[in-house]
Amino acid sequence: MSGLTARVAVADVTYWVDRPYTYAVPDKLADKVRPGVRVAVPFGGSRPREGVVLAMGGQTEKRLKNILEVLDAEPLLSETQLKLAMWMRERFFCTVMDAVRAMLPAGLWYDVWPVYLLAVEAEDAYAKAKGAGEKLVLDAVTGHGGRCELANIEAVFGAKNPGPALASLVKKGVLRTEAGAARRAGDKIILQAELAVSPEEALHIAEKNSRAVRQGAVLRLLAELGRASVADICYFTGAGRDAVKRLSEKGLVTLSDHEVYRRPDYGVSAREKPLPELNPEQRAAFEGILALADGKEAKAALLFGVTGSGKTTIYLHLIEEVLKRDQSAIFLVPEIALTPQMLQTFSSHFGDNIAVLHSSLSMGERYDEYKRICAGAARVVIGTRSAIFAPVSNLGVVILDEEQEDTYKSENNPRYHARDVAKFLCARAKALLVLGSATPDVCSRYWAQTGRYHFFTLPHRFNAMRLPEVRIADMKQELRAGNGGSISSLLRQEIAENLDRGEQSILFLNRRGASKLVACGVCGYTYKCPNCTANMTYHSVGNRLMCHYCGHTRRLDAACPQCGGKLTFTGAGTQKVVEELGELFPDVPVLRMDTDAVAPVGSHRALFEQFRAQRIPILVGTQMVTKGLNFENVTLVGVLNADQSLYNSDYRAGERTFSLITQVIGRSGRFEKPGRAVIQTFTPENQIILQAARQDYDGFYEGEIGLRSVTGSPPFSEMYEIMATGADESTVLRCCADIRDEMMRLTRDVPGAKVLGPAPLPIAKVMGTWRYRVTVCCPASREIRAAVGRVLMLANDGKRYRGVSVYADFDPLD
DNA sequence: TTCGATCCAGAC
DNA sequence: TCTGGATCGAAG
Repeated sequence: MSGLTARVAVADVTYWVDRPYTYAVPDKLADKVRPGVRVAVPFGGSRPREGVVLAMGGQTEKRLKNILEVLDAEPLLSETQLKLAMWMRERFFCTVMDAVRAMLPAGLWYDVWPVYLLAVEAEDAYAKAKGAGEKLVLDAVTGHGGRCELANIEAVFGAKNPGPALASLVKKGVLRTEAGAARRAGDKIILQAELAVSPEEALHIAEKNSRAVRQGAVLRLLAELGRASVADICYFTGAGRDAVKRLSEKGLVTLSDHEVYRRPDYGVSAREKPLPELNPEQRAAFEGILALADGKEAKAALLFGVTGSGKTTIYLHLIEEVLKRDQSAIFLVPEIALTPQMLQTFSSHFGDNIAVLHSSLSMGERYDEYKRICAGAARVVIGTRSAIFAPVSNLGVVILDEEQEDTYKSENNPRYHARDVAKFLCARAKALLVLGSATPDVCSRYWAQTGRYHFFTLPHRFNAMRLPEVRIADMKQELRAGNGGSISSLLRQEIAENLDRGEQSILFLNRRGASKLVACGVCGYTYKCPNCTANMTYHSVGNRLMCHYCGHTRRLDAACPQCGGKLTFTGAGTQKVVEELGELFPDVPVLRMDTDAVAPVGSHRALFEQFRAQRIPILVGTQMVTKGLNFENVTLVGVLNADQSLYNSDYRAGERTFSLITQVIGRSGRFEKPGRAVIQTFTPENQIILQAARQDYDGFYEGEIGLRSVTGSPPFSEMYEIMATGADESTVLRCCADIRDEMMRLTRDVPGAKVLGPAPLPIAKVMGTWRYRVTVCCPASREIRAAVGRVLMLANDGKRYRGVSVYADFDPLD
């Protein structure tokens, strides 16, 4: 043993087992093991696991296990990325490998499995084998030529577990193990042919050798092109691959493997257009922000600009500057599918210098975009949340557009927020962070006010477009006047006006799933999902009820199963609104857009395109109609139930409502024609709704920050949520109660710390799993974070809390 | 999380 | 005595 050791973070471990483990580096791997490479290591049982080398270690007295295999020829993760992974572990309570996986495209993930090799002659092996199981293993291994993967052995065993037999054979020295590993996506390699002689000579040979027609054609093509891929040559000349191969044998062409990148089609030509001019207001903001990028210190800017004020133009100029300095830029958007225009703009300015990363790329495309970034072929990365992990070199700027959007926060395992990661990366690279928004996150605005961020404003709409004229419809009055529908008389009148003028209207339903509830009109019975504590919703397709949480479905009864009474349908989903519109405006086409309608991937864009091209008069939709749409013919926006999201218990409810209403109103009148908007509400006196109607962010912020300061919620504190889930409700509750007590004990001396709970999640049981949480609200401090980590460890007491799993979320969304 | 070791009950 | 299943604890 060389004495060389490596500190390795191992995959598939729980948070409380995750720590650097020291392994011995065998001599033959000594030159390949470096920080940042992935390795296969033995861990626990017989199955090898993927891991990543965090650091090299020195000599040690202890007996260590060997690293089995090195999976990457070159370090895959930079120093910064390793640091980031460890930081994410502390901050987001995930394992180092969870963080690493989040950073890498799935195509680079490895699957690791055990391979068994015969260590002795087959005869000896059989002599030493005892029992049917071990014989069976040897049959499988010898049947595969002395080297056999676990999967093949398992296949022979069927339902039985070959584990004990394998372990015994390994112990007896009959078998030895290795790690097999494969990446999810391979490199795409094409074979390229190039002339090995001069074009003149090639043409001459083609003439002379008139019998080999195909080869002649290949030579002529290559004389013209110099080189081409073999596939293209075959396509254009009709020659077979063997003709090219023959030429190569004759020494007339040389063949070489060439790596190509699978590029997603952005649907744009990559012609580089000049940047749009900055108007004086934009120029002032641009120059101010640019001045922060001095490369000496990481700085952050909040760019506050109403919809249509031209934030994008500033982004373009900033990125241009960064490129001039030979640096890279990361530009994040909340949702790629909703911003095709943005993508086009960037693509037409920066051409091939951009790489796009988002979830609907194929694994191969995503991987190849990743490689283009690694190779420095693309210096501008555009993408959604995970694009923050793009392996750019020499980072100059990170821009988050619409920084208040929830999509920047990951909802599962590494529960990171792209903004937090961006801050970490900018700090390390001394790069500039730009947060742009028309309705900034209240916390961001606060940091701008208190000087942590620099603040820039674009108060005017581009080309002096006027903000839409907004009116409020009081639904209480409508109800009193006998209108129980979802469309007020005011809105109906406005829609009618738009229909007359041939202009389009968008109706927004402030609700996530737009669904129908079934209840008995007599006894009030409602259908509950047997696996979840959720009501089932009605789907007219097949006349069935469905649980939106676990997918459980059942047929709808003809009458109430409890009392036989008549069943009634309630709930104003998009579907119901469409029906109502059909009654109010017969024969007027209506387009519906909600999660059901856009289920097929990419149908988003198709629906929008249909709306634009066919000038469909009315579009009804949920959340997804609020963003990114720019239709010149849309002059009316209706918010059907503005109050909906206000009744959320979450401290962000007001902020979210304001942002949503402001955004949807901004969809109206974005071009020459003036826009109008109608907000329907049961609480027309509500401040947030009034402020949104006036597009009065400052007023909203003043009120909200005052409220937060009184309640001590963020930005005046940090929040953690510790969640316990399990099949047995009382155990989950007991675990949560203990977590609360322990957190209370740990935060006893922290002024302003609050520990709340245990409280059930809004849907307490999903798919048979109960979910309770404890919320911790306290001044920002490292100690509290560590305390949460410690409580997580404590809650993993398998004996006390059987079948309960626990995780923590920093800065939870709801 | 994942696996092997260990213990126990029931079958042969 | 063998075997399957449940349970527990450790992981370099």
